Amino acid sequence: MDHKGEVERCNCNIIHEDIVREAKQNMPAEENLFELAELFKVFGDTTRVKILYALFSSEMCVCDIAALLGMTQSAISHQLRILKQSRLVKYRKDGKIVYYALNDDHIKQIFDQGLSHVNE
Amino acid sequence: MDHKGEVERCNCNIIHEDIVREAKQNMPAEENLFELAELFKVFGDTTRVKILYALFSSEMCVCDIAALLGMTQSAISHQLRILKQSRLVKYRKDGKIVYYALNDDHIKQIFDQGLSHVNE
DNA sequence: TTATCATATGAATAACTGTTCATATATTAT
DNA sequence: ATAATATATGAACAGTTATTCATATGATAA
Repeated sequence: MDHKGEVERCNCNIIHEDIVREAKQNMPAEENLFELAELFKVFGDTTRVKILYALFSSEMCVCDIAALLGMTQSAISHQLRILKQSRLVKYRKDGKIVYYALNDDHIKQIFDQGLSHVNE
Repeated sequence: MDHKGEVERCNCNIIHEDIVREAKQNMPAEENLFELAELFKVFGDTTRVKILYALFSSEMCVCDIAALLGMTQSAISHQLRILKQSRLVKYRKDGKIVYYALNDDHIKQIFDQGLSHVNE
């Protein structure tokens, strides 16, 4: 019987078992950690950050965003798909024009907190 | 003379010039946007998120973290280097043991905001 | 000194990601 | 109908990244 399963893939010994135990108790569920990292992965691209900042001002169509960022319509469209999948933006169609808008109230606060770290 | 430089790399026309102009005014400096994305890139990995959550509990040595996450000491050490470079963690040496701790007060709040989005 | 332990790090590899290009779809204009 | 416009999307490519492996460093123990 192996009662030290949690050490198997570590090539050194647990030095502070109590510390590790407590940290393990405070650790959120694996699924939450995964989704949190996925969210930040979405924020971890300059183009997507710019798109979201643009949408802080107002809803915008794909063409406007592409012009604003000086990028291809295709590139923007691909990124908007990712933002859509993450439920960070929503869209409405008006004829052939598609308007994108923010779909989450936390984004601005998260970005502000992030800038606080960057500018410290 | 080309007075429409900002449209060059976009294969469609600006539809709402006033909207684009306003969004451009509200857009933070390129450098800030880049660093913000870099920060979120660091948060965009499950291993690093777990390490930071572990450090919410208390300072921990590399070996403890590796055991807690069931990962190689080498993998953890590589990730700690990235966290160190981003000034998110600090460390102190005690003999051959190196203790890592959080070096930023914003992280917890950013993570909490992120979880708010994930769990909505 | 020699051995052992905790940590760091460079190289290699596999997996992932963002943009481009070509093209498709759908709506409006002629 | 046909053309033009706005957007979406699949494939390909280049660049990036996380882990592993082997090994190095630095500190303590024997």
